Formats: sequence, structure tokens, C-alpha cells
Amino acid sequence: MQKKRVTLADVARLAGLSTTAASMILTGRPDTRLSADAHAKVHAAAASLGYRPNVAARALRTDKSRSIAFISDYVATTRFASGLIRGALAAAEEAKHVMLVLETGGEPARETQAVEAALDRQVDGLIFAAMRAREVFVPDLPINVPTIMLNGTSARFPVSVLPDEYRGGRRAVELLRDAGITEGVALLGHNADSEAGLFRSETIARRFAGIRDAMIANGMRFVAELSCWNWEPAHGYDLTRKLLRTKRPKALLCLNDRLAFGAYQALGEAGITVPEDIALVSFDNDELASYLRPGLTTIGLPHEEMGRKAVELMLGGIGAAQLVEMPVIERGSLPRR
Amino acid sequence: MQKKRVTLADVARLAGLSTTAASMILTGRPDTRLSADAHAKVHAAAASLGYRPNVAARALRTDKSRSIAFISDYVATTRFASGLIRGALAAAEEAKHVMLVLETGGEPARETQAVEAALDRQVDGLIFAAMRAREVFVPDLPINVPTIMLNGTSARFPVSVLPDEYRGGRRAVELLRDAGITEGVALLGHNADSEAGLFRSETIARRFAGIRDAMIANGMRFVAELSCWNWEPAHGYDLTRKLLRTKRPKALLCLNDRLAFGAYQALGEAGITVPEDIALVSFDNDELASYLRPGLTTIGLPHEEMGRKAVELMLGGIGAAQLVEMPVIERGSLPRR
DNA sequence: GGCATTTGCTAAATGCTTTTAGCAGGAGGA
DNA sequence: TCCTCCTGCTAAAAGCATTTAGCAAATGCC
Repeated sequence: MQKKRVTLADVARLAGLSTTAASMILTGRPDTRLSADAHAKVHAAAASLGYRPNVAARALRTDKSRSIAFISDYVATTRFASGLIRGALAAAEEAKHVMLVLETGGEPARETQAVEAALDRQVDGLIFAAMRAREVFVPDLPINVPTIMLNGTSARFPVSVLPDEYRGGRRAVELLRDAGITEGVALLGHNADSEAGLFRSETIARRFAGIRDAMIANGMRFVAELSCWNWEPAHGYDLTRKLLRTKRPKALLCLNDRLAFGAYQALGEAGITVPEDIALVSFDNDELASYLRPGLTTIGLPHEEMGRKAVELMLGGIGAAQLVEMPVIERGSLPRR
Repeated sequence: MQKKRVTLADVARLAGLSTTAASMILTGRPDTRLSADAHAKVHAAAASLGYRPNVAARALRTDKSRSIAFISDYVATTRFASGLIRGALAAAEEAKHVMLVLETGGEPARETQAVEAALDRQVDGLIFAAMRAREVFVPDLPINVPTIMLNGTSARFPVSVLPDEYRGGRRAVELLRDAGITEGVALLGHNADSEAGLFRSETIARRFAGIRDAMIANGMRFVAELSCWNWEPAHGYDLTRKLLRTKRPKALLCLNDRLAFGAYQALGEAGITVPEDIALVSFDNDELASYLRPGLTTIGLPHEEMGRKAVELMLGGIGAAQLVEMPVIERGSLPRR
């Protein structure tokens, strides 16, 4: 025999007041004229009965559910996703909200279903998260709750939270410069000429812009720019081997940590030591970066902070788009000065 | 001006029937005596108005919300978590449920809050997921919904979904044997003697048992057993260097992929080639394993399938505890026969 | 003292669905 | 013909909280 749920009416009865009074007191209405005595009695009754409001009933009346929906294309295909989720989760918890997580695989049909499922449940807001940052498909449904884009953009919902890739790109070059390396730098993963007209994503484009501007500002030029479309370890390995056949750069600027990982492998095989012979800087702060020896110095993607910021923005009634700073994580792949 | 929500009453009115009829038809009650004509009219009306039931109202009445709670200690601290979530998410979506994700950090207070938050929202079931599989703290609250343990156990809720570590342990040894390696095998990460009385976790204990039994069954003995408490790349590196100072094994059985990763580094530095000089087998199927060269052969943790199974069990009205088979992922770290 | 406020509280409506109980009319059996 | 049983459908209650409108008593003011 499971004891029945205790309702507001039970609390009111025990306190000797009306449910109206109990409701007003427990929801903490500001302008009510109920006595201090009434407040005390209701709180005592609620506590002694272990009263928990029925969220469904409340949602029915108020259209608020203290829950938010996190709709992402891929939740775990890239290990970064979890950073976004974790940050969002933490912020939601602090605000006493719960988070619905929905995955769409980027498919419009599932996207539509996800939004409907979320809206059906009276969520207080929507977060559209993208794993590869670009224009995100948002179903053409009437959405009447605050919505923000996370690691992606949408013409319909202009407020988005993105990493500050431009500054990140600059920082990478400055790291090299500060380590005393102003020439003999090769770029791994991109070639401006061969990729002209091709578009990876908005944020990556900004990363390139930052790199380019910082190179110019510091009077530097790449000694080589090697392009590959996917940034996996195997590609970093191949590119590096190819590079070493003709050149012996002083540093590698890798466009992500997986490329850098492949580069380490090729360098190791060639008997080249990091950072003495060749230094490396990279992007993402993948878990990998800390496993390498020496540790890889990298410009991190601040996913956790981004997830947190998205929820805060949403709950705080939106605001302006946000660029979140990319942290530099210094390990051992650059020479100390 | 946002158009008001379409309610069941609207549908009924348009169909020229009562809300009772509309409700019964739309929820697909089996034993109702409504005419085929009525069915057609209601469905047509619902479709033309784009009716979506109000989940809160329904939950209020039925105590069912078509949502489940996924309560985990850490959602992303280990990259495996996301596999569990993804599998669970996929199964939930197929069953037209949504999933609340809650993180507790393993702290009892947050755990309690998470359960309360979930129960408040009338979830149809609870999944307690643990990242390091062991006895999970479950708050002492009345829980009146199906509950299952994922990658962990609880005395209170006996049905759990776990990897079949015993068989996985056996398979690892058999892999070595099948590759023709029956002697000169070193175990990396555990030493039965020095760790006697210490307890890692239930599942890891089973993994050891499987390994031990298979070794005996095949008349094999470890040439060395090196213990370390944390299984990170740096430890694998250190252990392997230490090992190589005195011995030159034919194979390394690593207790996880991160240890194996460290071993690769040490082996590479020592100019030892995999798998010709030394072969490796490992556990987890971490993303890392595919990055290594040659690729690491490993016994995978079937997290995605486990997550899926947990939801299916929960929605299917529970059943018996499940052991999920650990897949063998063959890459290049064992010699071909 | 007489009137307008203020204070402290409550009855009842509302949100939307599911479900119980039951009604009216027709068919079938005796 | 009368009674029972189906058939096809509906009125109304229930589920639980919030909120509007408003009542009775106490207070303030002149």
C-alpha cells in the first residue's frame, strides 16, 4: 500500500487555512497580505507532511515546467558534446530546472519530432546544440519559448553562444611568437588556395581569419600549408610524413589535436623530438592532448562554459549573442623561453 | 498574437462529438464501442487542427508522462558515459519517450534532489547509471516507478545491466592463445598478490576472474604482473619501461586502452615494434584504440547497447538482470596467424 | 460616530485530459 | 407485447495547483 501523494489541500487543512493561502505562501508571492503566523503554519505543515508540489498540475495552470530542452544533432559522436551537456546540466541544476536531452542526428524529421516532444512538455526554453558549428536546421514550428543556439547559428534565433575562434586563432600564433618561433612554421590541415570556395563552418572560418591576421601582424609567413578535409590522426600522420620529405620546419600549427596526434606519431618514427627539434601548437584541448608526451599545448574549446552560458542566457531572458574565450592550455610541446 | 493551443475540446467540437469520444478514439482504447464513422471524424478533425495533447494535463490525470530519468554520477567525466546516454536516448526515442538527464557527482544530497526532481515530474521510470561500476548509492525515498541500475548495482533494485566482464576477460586470453602466444605474456595494471584485499569494483573483479580462469584453462602463466591503481597512459608508460628493464615479454595484456596507450609510447621509444616484437590486447575500445598505429585490438565495453537495454527493460516492465556481451574489436596489435 | 481603507483571508473558476457511470434507442428473445 | 441486452455515445467528476474576485473585520481619519 503506497501512501497517497500529499497535496496542497492536505497542507492547507493541517495548517487550518485555505489552499489559496497555502499556494500563495509556498510559491512565495511577494504582494500577498497573509500574516507571518500564516506563513509559519503553512511552512510547518508542508515540512511535516513532506509536501512536494505536483509539477504536472502546476504546469497545466502556469505553462511553466521548470525544465528545458537540450536538442543536439549528435550527443556523443564527438567527445566534445558531453562538455556542452555537462555545463548546461550544471547551470540548469543550479536554477532548479531539469534538462531533457534529445538527439536528432541532424535529420529534419527527428528535429521536428524533438521540438514537438519538448514543446508538448511545456519546456521553458530550447537550446539547439550543434556539434560542428554552422547554420542549424530549426523546424518551422511556432516556438513560443526562449530559444538559443549553442555552438551553431540560425537566422531565426539570433542569439547564440560560440567559441571566440578569431581570438583563439590569434592566440595560437602569438604562442609561437612568444616562444621565439617566427619562421619555419607549417600549417597542418588547411591550405587557403586549394580550399578556396570550400566552406567548413562559420567558426572554423573565423579561426583561420584569426591565424591569418596574427601572422600578418607579426610579420610571419607559413613555410608550408597542408590541406586535408578530415582532421583525424591518420591524416596528421600522412601529412607530416609528406612534409618531412621536403622540409624541416621549426614548428607545426595543427588545426586540431587529432591532427597533432598523428603528427607526433610521424615525428616519433622519424626520430624528431618535441619541442626541441619541432614545436607544436594545436586546437581543441581534446583529452588526447594530455596523454601525449610531451603534453600538447593547445587552445581549448570551452565547451563546458558554453553550455553553462547557454542555459544562463535562456533562463535570464536571453540577451545578446556571446563569444566565449578559448583558454590556452600550456603543456610541453612549445620550448620554454 | 500567438494562436491558442488546440485542445481536445476543439477537436471534439469540430468532429461533432463529445470530448469523451475524442479522447477514447485518440488514445486508441481497445474495447470502446464507438463507430468507425466516429473514428474517422475525430482523426480527421485532430489532423486538420494539428492537435497535440497537453502532456501536463494527461500526466495529471494518469500519472504517466512518457518520460524517463537518467540519473548518473558523472555524465562526461569519462568519455564512456556518452555511450550509455546515447543508447538510452535512442531506445527512449523509439518508444516515444523523452529522457531527463540528471547528474549527481555521486553526492548523496544531489542524488536525493535528482530523484525528487524526477519523481515530481511523474517520470515513468528511473535509470541509475554509474561510471565506475559498483554498488550505487540510491536515496532512501519511496520510489514507485520501475527502476533499473545501469553499469552498477544496488541491493534495493536488483535488476541491473552490466557488461559481461567474465567472458570478456576470457576472450582476451583466448585472443592471445589464438594468435599463438601462450607464454611470455605480461599483465599490465594488476597484481593479484600486491592488491589482495583491495577492491576496485564488482565488474573489474569479474574481468580478473575471467582472465585467471582462461589462463589456467589454457595452461598459461603470466611472466609478470605489474600493478598500478590508476589506469592512465602515464602509468602504462612507466610500468612498461620498468618491465622492459628486466624482461622482454612476447605480449602485454593491458587492463584498459589508456594503459595500452602508455605502453605503446614506451615501446616506441625503445624501438620495439607492435605486433612483431610484442603484441598487445586490451579492454574498453576507447576512441584512442583506433588512433594508435597499429590499431589496438581490444575487448570493448558495450555501453551503447547497455544504455539501450536499460531503457527497454524499464519500459518493458523490468525483467531479469542482464549481462551484455563485450565485443572483440580486432585491429593490428596482435599477429595474424 | 460615520465613512473609506486596509488587512487577512477564502470560494470558486480555470487549465486539459481521462475515466466512471449511465442514458436513449434499437434489436432480440420469450 | 414486454423485458433484457447491446450499441453508440455523453455528462460530469477527478486529478492538483494557481489565480481572480471578493467578503468580513479591523483600522484610520475627520
